[in-house]
Amino acid sequence: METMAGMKRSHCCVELTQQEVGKEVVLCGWAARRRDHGGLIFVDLRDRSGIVQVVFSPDVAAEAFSKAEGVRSEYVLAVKGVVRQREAGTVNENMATGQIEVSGVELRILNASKTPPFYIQDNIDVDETLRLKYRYLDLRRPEMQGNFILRHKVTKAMRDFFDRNGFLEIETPMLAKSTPEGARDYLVPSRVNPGKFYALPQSPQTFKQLLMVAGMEKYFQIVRCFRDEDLRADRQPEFTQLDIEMSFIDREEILTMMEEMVAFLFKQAMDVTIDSKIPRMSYEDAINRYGSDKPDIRFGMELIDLTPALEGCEFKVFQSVLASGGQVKAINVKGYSHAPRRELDGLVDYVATYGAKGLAWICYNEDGVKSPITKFLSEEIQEKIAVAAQVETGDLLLIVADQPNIVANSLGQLRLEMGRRLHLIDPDKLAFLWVIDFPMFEYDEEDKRWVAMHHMFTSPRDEDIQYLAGEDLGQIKAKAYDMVLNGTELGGGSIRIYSRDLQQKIFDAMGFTPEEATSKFGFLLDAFEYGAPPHGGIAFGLDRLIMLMAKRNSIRDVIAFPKTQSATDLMTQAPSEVDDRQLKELHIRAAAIAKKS
RNA sequence: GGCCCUGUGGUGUAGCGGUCUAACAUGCCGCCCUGUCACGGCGGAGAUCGACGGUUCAAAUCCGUUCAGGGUCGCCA
Repeated sequence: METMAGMKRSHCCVELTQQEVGKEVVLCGWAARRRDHGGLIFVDLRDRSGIVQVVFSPDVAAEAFSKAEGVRSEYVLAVKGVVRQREAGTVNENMATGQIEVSGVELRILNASKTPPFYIQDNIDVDETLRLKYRYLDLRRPEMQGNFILRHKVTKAMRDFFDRNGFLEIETPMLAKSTPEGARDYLVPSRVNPGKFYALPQSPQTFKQLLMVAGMEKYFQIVRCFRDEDLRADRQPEFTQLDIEMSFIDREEILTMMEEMVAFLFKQAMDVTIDSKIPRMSYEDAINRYGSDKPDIRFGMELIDLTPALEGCEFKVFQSVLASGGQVKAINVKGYSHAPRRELDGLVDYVATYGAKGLAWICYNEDGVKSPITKFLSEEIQEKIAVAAQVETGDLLLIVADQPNIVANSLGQLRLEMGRRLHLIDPDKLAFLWVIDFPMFEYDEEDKRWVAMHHMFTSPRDEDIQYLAGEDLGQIKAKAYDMVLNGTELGGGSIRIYSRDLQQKIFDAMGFTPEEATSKFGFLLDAFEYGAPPHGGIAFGLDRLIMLMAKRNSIRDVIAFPKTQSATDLMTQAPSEVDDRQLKELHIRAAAIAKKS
């Protein structure tokens, strides 16, 4: 092993162009590949910028050449050499630096490497377990480095944008107070306060509102948040939010500013121009037309309500569903009437995962209608259905009859699935959407009570406040909004409550006793009594945004050190057991955390 | 908590009751090679088939349990 003494890196690999031909340069990096021709050795030297070819020849530098014979994959090298134009016929058009190469004069092997467990190159097909265990090698791959370069550019652009618009970046505590609603908290025991616990923040929600009371007026933060819930491809236990809050604004101002911000980010980070005017859709419309509060509007196939067409229908399944407050809705899969029977059966299983008890289909073939249910439907009803669904020959109608939330969810998911199967979704399209006018509350069947759909600091619409004292809280709409991109929720926010009185009414409506409200949020209620300004804000899921921008399927690809589905880190082996002494200091009895029996 | 998928030399796969003393590609090691760029040629080493248990005359192959990873529903915004 050698040092770099007397050598100073002069360029990154990909900085070298024909401009540098003839110059002596010093490059540092890793040996991506070595091609040994016996009397001539090529080394592809890789650094963060990319790859350049270095040639070692005994005629040029005998010592460097013999050292190069010992170079293996992922050895760390420093190379002094001369940039030269490649001769005709040896140019590599597939490389950014393919016009030139570096003739190695001096080679230093700064460090050796074991043979890596997988190739350090793009498009590898390696078990993710291995990638996570050797994350530092996985991150060496150019496409992963590209993801983090993009991520840096995006957060840099965010900071620039908010700085220009008069926002302050302010940090809020990681050791915070446990919150009663929402996701499970990660708890941190307090050593100096026996028996008491901090919670890692699920979001800085209350703190940013307090910053508004504090007169900061415009705040943002790129902040880590924690939720102890089950993981998904787009959910990690710790994730990053772009958190924003502003005073003296209304909904219009926030939506407009966020539209500008998103356009700025895409322009700055990717040089992509997007329409800075984002269409809006009410929650009600989104559910009715797409069966989702985050519709992917890159394609049609909207949900069709068959209820009016079914008036007088004697088919028992539909009858009983409609009689019990249910719905019968359908999607028209254009030109897919010849779907194989096996696939149709598979779709029944598909909607079943979303709670639908069944799926009916009608195939409008050239030689007539094929369906397991038409024999229960009169000619007249069949005709009405066809008209309602604007059916043409060759279409396939998929019908779900169930309670409204199940119809929306299952048919909405089925729509997406059919969109994917029939390649109706343009992967290059960026379809932004604001979903607005969310309900303030939704009914929790399990706990038999109303819970805040967004969160309990969201302001109801002024005209709906009167319903707070009533029975049906479901009719109250909130000043809440979500930004959706290609069917993924990017962010959500609301205009907040800033009066103690109104906040108390919300707590009451949710069944919080005054004591509970005071013990959990007394600090916020108190603050509202000292001149809280009207305010509102929004928070974006940064990881999801970067994932979509980088066209990845998992946020793990844009988080440097992510966790597995069971919330473990395969590299560091976190979480791990700790010494009894540590537990004792934290006033936790070792016996109390005996492994699950 | 439920459902589904995956687990074979370093890596990616094939094999799916006996012919497996486990095949192929790539990587690795050695020798040869002065223009390759997924360099090439020749030779070699390397897995008992995630783990445990069972069925069977016989198991990588069937069954059960378990572990690990992934997807997903619930959960979570």
